[in-house]
Amino acid sequence: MTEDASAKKDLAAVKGTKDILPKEVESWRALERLARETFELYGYRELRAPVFETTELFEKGTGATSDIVTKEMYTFTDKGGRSLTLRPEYTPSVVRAIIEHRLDLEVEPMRYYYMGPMFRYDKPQKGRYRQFHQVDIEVFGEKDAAVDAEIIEMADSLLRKLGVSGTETLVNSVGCRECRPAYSQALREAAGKRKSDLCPDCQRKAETNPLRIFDCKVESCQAAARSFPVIQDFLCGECLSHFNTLLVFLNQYRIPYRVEPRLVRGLDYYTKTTFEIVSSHLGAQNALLGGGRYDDMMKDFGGPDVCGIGFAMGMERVLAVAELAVPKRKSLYLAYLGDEAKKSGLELARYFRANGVECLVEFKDRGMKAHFGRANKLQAAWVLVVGEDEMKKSRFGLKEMATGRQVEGTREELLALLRDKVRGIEAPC
RNA sequence: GUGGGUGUAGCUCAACGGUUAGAGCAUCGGACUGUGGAUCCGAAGGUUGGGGGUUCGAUUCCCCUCACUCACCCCA
Repeated sequence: MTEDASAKKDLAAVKGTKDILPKEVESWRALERLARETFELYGYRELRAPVFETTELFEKGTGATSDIVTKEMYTFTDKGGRSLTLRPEYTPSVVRAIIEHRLDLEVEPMRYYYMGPMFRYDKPQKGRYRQFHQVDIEVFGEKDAAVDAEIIEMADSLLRKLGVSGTETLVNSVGCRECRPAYSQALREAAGKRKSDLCPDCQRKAETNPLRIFDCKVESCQAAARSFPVIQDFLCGECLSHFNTLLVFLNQYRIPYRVEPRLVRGLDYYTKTTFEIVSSHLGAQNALLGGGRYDDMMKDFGGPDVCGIGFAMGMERVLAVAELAVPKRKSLYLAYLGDEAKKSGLELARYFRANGVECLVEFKDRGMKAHFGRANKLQAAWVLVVGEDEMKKSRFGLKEMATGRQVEGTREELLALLRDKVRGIEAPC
């Protein structure tokens, strides 16, 4: 069996990717269903964009200096010589789609959601994969900070439905193009004075992106950072008022939050509000979702001057901490004895399936005892018994496995019995 | 990209450098040819992640490599 042994090694899933097996898929579907239901209650509509885009889209949108673009993208050249990239995030695609289809001229509110795989070439660890899945929502054309609060409230509501506990909501403002430069400059100066206290990495960040010094975990850097100016003191009038309004609405929603001046999202495009919901039950990769406002992206893409805000939720991470009640499957196992009964049995299964009953049928000769053993193992809710006696009478046995009760009836009578009990199974989507 | 930890059956784990690498659970078959879960019996399942080295002898010690994992970093 050397073939199997080498196959096992060579045909393994690619590093950082994994299979979602039938066992786990139930909770994925529960998450997807709850997310859809929740978002649609707020007037969101699904928008499905392609898995790959031009590389340029992410260079412009995500930011040419961001880590994602500089070192984490799956970029390739197609046979037409185009440079394409498997999307590392979803926001630029939505913005592109809006401009391309002039969705800003439609009547519907510009509120979109999507779920699907994203790709980043990171070193895998707990809660971090190279192909991972995000639930993403975006709102366009709403300047009011009330919507900033509303999407946080919506995220909170979804997490509750998912049975997620032990979370903390962090909010901040990173200012805008008017006020952030002054703050960056002030930070740079402060960092310059404490240069000897900073690690080499942070000395570099002081030049390129001083806000990121706050992320550093080196003790001396943190100590230095505590003495640095806080962005709240540098916000322009508009940004400050926007931030205060956000807090007012969060209070009104009674969403507990913590203002975290060090919260600096790693994507270049954020303006004003940024936020994150973290879990205390995860390891280092503890952000369940994160997002913020990006008022300039659409305009920078050459589109209309329409503001935007959104967040992305990591599905693997949420599922790791969610406590979901997965609906139990209710299926009917077909137990037949002999070739004639097999034929009738198959017709019966066809009939029940046509009427919405899930039937488990296996084509292996078994005795009645073995059939029941198998049905039990498959956790079938019922067993349909078809043997010679039943065929003669056209009346079949139906046993409810949980109670052991068995009744006899025509297929129509049995269907009537099952109908009520099968109802409540979610329709396949 | 940088560190640390771990790789033995489908899963969880044993085996002092020394016979043919074992056990539990799971799987399959039988006891048991018209009614499940239990019990008993049996079978199958492994190039000990891969390669090299030390040794009379390596699952065990050393080196390389790959994978998984945790952390840095980054982020969902």
